[in-house]
Amino acid sequence: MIQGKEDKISLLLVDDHPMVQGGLLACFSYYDDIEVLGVSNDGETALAKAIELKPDVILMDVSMPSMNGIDATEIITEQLPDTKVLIFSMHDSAEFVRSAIQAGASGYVLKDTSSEEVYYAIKAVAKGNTHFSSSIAKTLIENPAKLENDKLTTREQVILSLVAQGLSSKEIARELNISFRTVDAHRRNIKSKLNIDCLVDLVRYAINHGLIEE
Amino acid sequence: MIQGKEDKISLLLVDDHPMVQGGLLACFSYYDDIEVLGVSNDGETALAKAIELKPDVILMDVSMPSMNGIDATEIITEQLPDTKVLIFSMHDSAEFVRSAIQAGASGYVLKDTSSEEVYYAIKAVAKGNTHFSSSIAKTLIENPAKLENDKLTTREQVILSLVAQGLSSKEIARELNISFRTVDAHRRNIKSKLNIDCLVDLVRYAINHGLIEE
DNA sequence: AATCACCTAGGTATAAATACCTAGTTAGCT
DNA sequence: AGCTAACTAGGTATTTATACCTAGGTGATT
Repeated sequence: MIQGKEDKISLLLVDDHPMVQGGLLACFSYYDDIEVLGVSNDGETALAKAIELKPDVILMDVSMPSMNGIDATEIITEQLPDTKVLIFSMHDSAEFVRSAIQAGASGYVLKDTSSEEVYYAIKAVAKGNTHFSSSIAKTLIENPAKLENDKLTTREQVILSLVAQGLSSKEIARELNISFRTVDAHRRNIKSKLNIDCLVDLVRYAINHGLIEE
Repeated sequence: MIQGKEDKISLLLVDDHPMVQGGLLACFSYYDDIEVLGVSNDGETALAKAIELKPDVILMDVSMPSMNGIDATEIITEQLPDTKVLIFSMHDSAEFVRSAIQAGASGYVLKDTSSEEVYYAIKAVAKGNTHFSSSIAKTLIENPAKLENDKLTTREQVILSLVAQGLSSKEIARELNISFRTVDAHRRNIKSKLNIDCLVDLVRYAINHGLIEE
């Protein structure tokens, strides 16, 4: 199937850095089969613009004020099933990418990607395919997904978040109105699930997975 | 003093993201008093190009492969005293900015800065002035510099790094062939200097200050 | 020679984390 | 009704971290 000029791909750009916006705009001005409908600086306005403009593809940054790209992706793909989201991020951890896929993203390209590959990725997701940077694909293969049983429950995430904020088990117990024994049990389960055996690695896990503000 | 077109500001761009490069190039193509001499993708090549091209100003990203922007800035400002370095980063912590200033940077603008302000900042540092994003200036004021006595010694940085990698005091003692009492004493001194009173905050400090790989 | 910062090391005591147990309650699902 | 996951809570023992104390050795500086 050859795509003619008459069926351009409509695109919404979401990134909070003016220079990245500028680079993307400059890039896509070279391709006559891509039409940039708009640009957003954060997740909130991206959401509004997506619903208003109904673009074929959204190129979505992740780290942004107001609402991050993953959360925005989740809402957008739910409300606009025909709009494909391509994540454009500097984060390259396997679980980060998996949470993006979980949120409904059709692809994931890193910020150090060339303009040609970004263009190619947009074409791919517009056609209903997926596209991942080669290093991302490699990371996904090298870091197999966790078993369902090893995912943290909501309560465990709360506990881990508080732990990583520097609260002791007693303080957490007071905060949540439960026994410090319970907090202790949660900590044990969390470490067991994540295969982590010291507090320090727990903190690093929490930071790397966005459970707390750095 | 009015600057005519005949004394253009020569510029070297250093950033590892093609889209940022593109945005900067597109931006500066609008200003006829700025001439971009070249673009580098990392600190190492930036160093070589700086020496080769001797630009008036270098717009320098920080997070890059091969050599980070702060280290590159330190070497460049030492070897090329007439070349001004303007840091262009997404990191906005006071100590990060201070280490950039310490390395010889003439200014610091954040990645969410508009193209107009980046242009203005380049003009400022080219004239020998400094320029800092307003939020950076605010951060610097709100977070006064640490006293000389509160800076970590080399040994303390080593200890902190090992602590933040998850080693216990005993393990660190074994690693460094010293008594765990000594490690303990260092830990106490570190926490005292940094005004930190729990392990978790120590780990967060280490991560936020680049003492360990995330 | 004296001072000072730094690294070193030990004693003693308490608080916190961790390991290894058990077990009740509740909500949801089959 | 029975099963399961998740949250809850306790006992006991050990290890680790932390607080507060002292103090010797060394190298640089004055």
